[in-house]
Amino acid sequence: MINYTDTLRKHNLKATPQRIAIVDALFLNGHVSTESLYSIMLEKFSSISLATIYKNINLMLENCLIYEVKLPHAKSVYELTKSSHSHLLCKKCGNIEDVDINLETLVDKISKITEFQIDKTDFVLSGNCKNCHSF
Amino acid sequence: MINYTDTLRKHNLKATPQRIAIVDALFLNGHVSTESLYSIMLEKFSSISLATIYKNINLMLENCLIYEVKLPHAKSVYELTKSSHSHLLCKKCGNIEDVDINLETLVDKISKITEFQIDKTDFVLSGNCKNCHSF
DNA sequence: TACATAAAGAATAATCTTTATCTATTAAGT
DNA sequence: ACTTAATAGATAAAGATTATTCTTTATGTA
Ligand SMILES: [Mn+2]
Ligand SMILES: [Mn+2]
Ligand SMILES: [Zn+2]
Ligand SMILES: [Zn+2]
Repeated sequence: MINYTDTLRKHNLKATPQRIAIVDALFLNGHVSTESLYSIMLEKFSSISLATIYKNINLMLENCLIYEVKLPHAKSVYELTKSSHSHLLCKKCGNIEDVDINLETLVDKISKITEFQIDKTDFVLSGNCKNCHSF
Repeated sequence: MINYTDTLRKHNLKATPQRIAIVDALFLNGHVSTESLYSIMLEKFSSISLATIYKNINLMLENCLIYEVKLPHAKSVYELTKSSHSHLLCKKCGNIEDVDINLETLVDKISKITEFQIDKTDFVLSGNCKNCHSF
């Protein structure tokens, strides 16, 4: 297991075993919901409190260590902060994939038309993944 | 006030006064949260139950009369279903605007690259609106 | 390495938020 | 007008999130 002590400290968070495990769970699982994270954490810390999960998710969000992805017709999932990217959601199996699309020129165009100063995008494309539509 | 009886019936919903008022509130206000809709409704129906709001929002969602817009760092808002469009969110004043961008070619490209069959997009662009960055 | 201290974890209560239940009322078809 | 299934309102229940309290611990300093 990678040592996430530095990562946590860089984001002004004390490196507790629980937090290190949370970061590791996100690293290994990609996009994780609160309940799902709680289950994962219970395996390592049989007496961890759900409040600890919520508290840390919020702290990590505030300190930009993790990012919340809001999905249509589903609960939010959380991931380690990476460079801005979009998401593919399979409506059948629930699979979530990252996709890197360069939205710069598109955003510039919208910015000019609307006179909005845009600095962030949340883009979720829903449908059926390869496995779910290939039969 | 427009008569929304037909609109409701077309979506398999009985045209009750409360529902007509909900549709009207969405038509007049654009993007509305649950609590906000509740306040608006209380003015016309001083004894309306919050459960009625939730029940109807869910029914209208199921019957595709309204659409849920999930926003980063904010509660969901609901709007009358229109043709697919994207949203601009001002981080400063909370203003939400519709924007029609043709995402077809972009979606086609992503579909080919990822082998996902995409039939829906949720695109929210955040930043500062004209009023909030022009000074 | 030991100490001091602010921060964090666990347990649990409290506070939202949303849904379920029950009864009286009503929309809508006949 | 009559019938009936659906809905509204009141309220309880369930679910999700946050606050509180007390104990433990990470981390900087001597
Ligand atoms: Mn992602
Ligand atoms: Mn809209
Ligand atoms: Zn799938
Ligand atoms: Zn603004």
